[in-house]
Amino acid sequence: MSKAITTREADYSQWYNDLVIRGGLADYSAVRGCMVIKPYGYALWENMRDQLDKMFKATGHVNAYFPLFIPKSFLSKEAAHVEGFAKECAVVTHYRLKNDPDGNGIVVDPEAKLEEELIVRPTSETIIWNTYRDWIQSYRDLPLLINQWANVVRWEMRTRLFLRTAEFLWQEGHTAHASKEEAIEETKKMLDVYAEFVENYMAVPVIKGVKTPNERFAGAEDTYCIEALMQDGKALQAGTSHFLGQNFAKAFDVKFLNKDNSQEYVWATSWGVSTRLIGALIMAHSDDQGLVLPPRIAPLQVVIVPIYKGEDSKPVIDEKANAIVHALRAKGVSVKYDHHDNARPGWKFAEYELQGVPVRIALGLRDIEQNVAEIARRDTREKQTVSLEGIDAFVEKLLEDIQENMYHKAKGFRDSNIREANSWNEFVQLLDEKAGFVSAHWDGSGETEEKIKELTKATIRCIPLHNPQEAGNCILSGKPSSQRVLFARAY
RNA sequence: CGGGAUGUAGCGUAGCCCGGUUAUCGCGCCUGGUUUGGGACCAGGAGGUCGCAAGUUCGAAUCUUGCCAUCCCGACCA
Repeated sequence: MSKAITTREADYSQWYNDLVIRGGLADYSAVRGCMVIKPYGYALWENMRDQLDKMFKATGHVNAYFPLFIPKSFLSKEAAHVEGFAKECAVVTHYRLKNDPDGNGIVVDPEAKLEEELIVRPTSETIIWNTYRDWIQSYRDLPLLINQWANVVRWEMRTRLFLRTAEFLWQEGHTAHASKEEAIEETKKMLDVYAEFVENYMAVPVIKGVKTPNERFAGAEDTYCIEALMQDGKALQAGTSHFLGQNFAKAFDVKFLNKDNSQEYVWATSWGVSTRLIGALIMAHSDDQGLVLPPRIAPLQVVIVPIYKGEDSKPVIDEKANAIVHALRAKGVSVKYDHHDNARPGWKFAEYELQGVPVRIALGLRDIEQNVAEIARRDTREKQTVSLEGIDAFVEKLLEDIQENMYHKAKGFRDSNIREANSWNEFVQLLDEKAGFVSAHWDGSGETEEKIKELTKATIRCIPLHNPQEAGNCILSGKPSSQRVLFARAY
């Protein structure tokens, strides 16, 4: 393993790839566009998943599981939906293999063609709404608040580790409601859950907003999103929550009997976040030394590295270190004592920095004589000497500080990279020279939006919620506009 | 899916143009020893379908064709 990772300045994309691979989060696989999530990366995902799952349960949702395969006819029932996904679906056409009669290994058995082809789910609205039809009879069956943790497949032409792979892990919530108002409330509630999770646990600040019709989820009436800013100034959609209106209820004939004994179509929402969040996490916080992980979701929060001086020092240091391990575990801190003799301290320091472990404690005889330890925090790379008395409380507090500091640092960066543009020239200049979000007036038309995208590669990331109303003129067309929207180049 | 680049041990590489002993070097790995406060040192050792498959040839890492994968740039998307 070579020592240095690519710096952000030298090659941002390569830096990102280096962190994912060398940080031990994931590997490329033998399958085009698909990645292997390694134990360290999966532990990170498990922490994210577990926390989100708690938050979903706390808001009244339950988990269920629907099939990986979707009959082709289902997908075509909602016109906008099929159009949105048709170009990236994997299709199962046969159900059996056989030995090649020419002796060249194994071939698809042409006799085993499926009557109706199956689509590997790119998302599950269709199979779920087809099922909900049977589950919903009356308003008493509503709301139906279901989430599923699953893998989905979208046949992407160009893939990037975590950010865009052909198969990825996610959760998709699918809810059914008796009224439009309640469904919209659910859509916004789950957006808030996502924002709370991403900000408080991942320490990544987000902007809540609504997508323009062009950027809307295929089949939705409204798509709400949280948008985050990466260190290279590109935006990344971190989560989406959709108000689906009655589109899927109508496509799958899902009706309920209301209190007045009349049939109504059900109102729907769906919402999801994926392993893409891991990409956001990496690009929001990490530095040229490696990953920087927020304590609240880091697979390992604290590592203790002993500094041995001769065989005699081992039992002394081990004893003190183990005492710290026990004290920290008692406080619910995840900690590892790396006493392995196959690497020297300097090597371990670099390795744990690469892996983004928030806190490192170095402990040697010299420290023990003075009843102290050296504590290094990953986010600022600062070191300090701390008394062994009450070191557990100190670390507990430090982890909170790191979490806070990471959020504020990311927020400071994000806030200083939202700029207003009041002319086309200024708009183009800001995008090219500063990147980040550009807040500008837009005339509200899809044509203008498309044109701006063509000219600058920037898209409207969102119309922020609670957006201040302000009269102005569209940056491109000059037509009147009532509010600014956020533009950025995006992942 | 279009353009460009790459693929030799776990990682990084030399060799390829101009075919010819046992495929080079460094890191890592194993054994033993000395070490340990920012990626240690000495000695010995193991590890290879040269991305895969055909072809040309007496002979292919090297030449030809096809395929696979990865990276970068476009079009598409979470």
